[in-house]
Amino acid sequence: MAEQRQSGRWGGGREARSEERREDILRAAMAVIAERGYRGASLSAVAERVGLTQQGLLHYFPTKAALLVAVLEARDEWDTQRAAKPGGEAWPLDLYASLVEYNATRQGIVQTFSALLGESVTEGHPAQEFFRHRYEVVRDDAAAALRGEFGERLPGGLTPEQAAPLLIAVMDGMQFQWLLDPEAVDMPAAFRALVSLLRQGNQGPATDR
Amino acid sequence: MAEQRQSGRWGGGREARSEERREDILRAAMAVIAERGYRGASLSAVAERVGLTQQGLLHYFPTKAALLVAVLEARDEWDTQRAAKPGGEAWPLDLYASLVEYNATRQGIVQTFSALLGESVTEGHPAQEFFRHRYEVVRDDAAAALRGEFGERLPGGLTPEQAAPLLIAVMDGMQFQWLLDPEAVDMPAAFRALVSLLRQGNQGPATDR
DNA sequence: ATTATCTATAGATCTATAGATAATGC
DNA sequence: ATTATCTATAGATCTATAGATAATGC
Repeated sequence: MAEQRQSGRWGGGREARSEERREDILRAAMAVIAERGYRGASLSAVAERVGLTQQGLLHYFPTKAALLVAVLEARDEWDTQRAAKPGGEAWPLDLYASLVEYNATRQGIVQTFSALLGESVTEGHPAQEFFRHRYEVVRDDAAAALRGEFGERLPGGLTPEQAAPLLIAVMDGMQFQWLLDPEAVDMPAAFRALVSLLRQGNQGPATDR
Repeated sequence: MAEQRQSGRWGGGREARSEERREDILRAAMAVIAERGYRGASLSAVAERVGLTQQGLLHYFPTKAALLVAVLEARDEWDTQRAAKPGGEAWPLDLYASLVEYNATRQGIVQTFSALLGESVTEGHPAQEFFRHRYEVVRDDAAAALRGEFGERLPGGLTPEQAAPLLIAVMDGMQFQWLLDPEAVDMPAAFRALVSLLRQGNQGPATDR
């Protein structure tokens, strides 16, 4: 019985292959959620996409909710990776604009998380706590970014804490408009318009005041 | 056989009662959709809420999709009623602020339509065309409102058409933040902050130019 | 006759559990 | 031994159709 270790070639052997499988499944899950939402996503549909039976998939994620949690955790890591600059300082405002531009090239991912966000407001949805916490963090980050650029008051007189939820709301709200009608909506341009609105009357970085 | 017309007392008789039933069903459907989204809403759950069997409900709306369409049409009427001022002119910007204030007292309805909006970005969702069209209309209305207040340029230099999608995005985006964490988010205040941002440097109504 | 409801039920799914079988790696 | 998969299947649902029965209003 062929004792050749054809898997020895690449590092981890069993665990590494398993890890790869897991990631394939997560990618497939995101795609299916983008198409049908979480409630509409069947385990079979995800399994089929990676060439497994539904029961085979449950070997990797024991329940449907566990699969969703893993999807959300993956996003968390991805977010953290992007959002935490080496030094740990806040993002400058312009980086938000480039994030929006980046998102405009990844319709699938935006769709996955917009669908989940929508579902998450329904009762007892397993992603609810994730989004609640995420918004808390993301509003804080945005406030820090605005404070970095403008100090304690924006040109229009708002505090960073007042403007931060608006910044996030525009990002999310524009995603829905864009997903529903990509031809009619220029998402990056709309976000740049918001930035110019926030900066109006003062282009430079904030002084200390 | 009691020939008494106990229903003769109020106008329409059979049709009127039927119409009432329909409206009860629509209200129940909105409540169930708020709780579980459209895909998660079962006809039985809606029927139970109005004291009918699932099959009894199908007498009024022949399919689940037909029920959703009726819910959306009801919203359309409601919107139209509110949005169209007697003369047919555009809303002033302040009326948007009061709409947001009103929405903040109607968590259930906001939740119904936020859940539907989220689902609508998934493939082949029966509410997709409704929302696509609605945003088109609503952006146009907002642009008209901004033009009415500011003329061809807002204080920050944006055109009404550039600012309109932002206004709508803030309304929708804030709804999600608010639904997920009503304690942490003051939705009407956030919207007023946007209004002040749009008006910064010019308080009065636009002159002609 | 028409309208409002109900019971019965077909036909699809869906998630999750049980338990078998094969392959892998110590 | 552990890991990866599979087949079989229980137990819930869900939507929609068929067809019966009762009540209503001309």
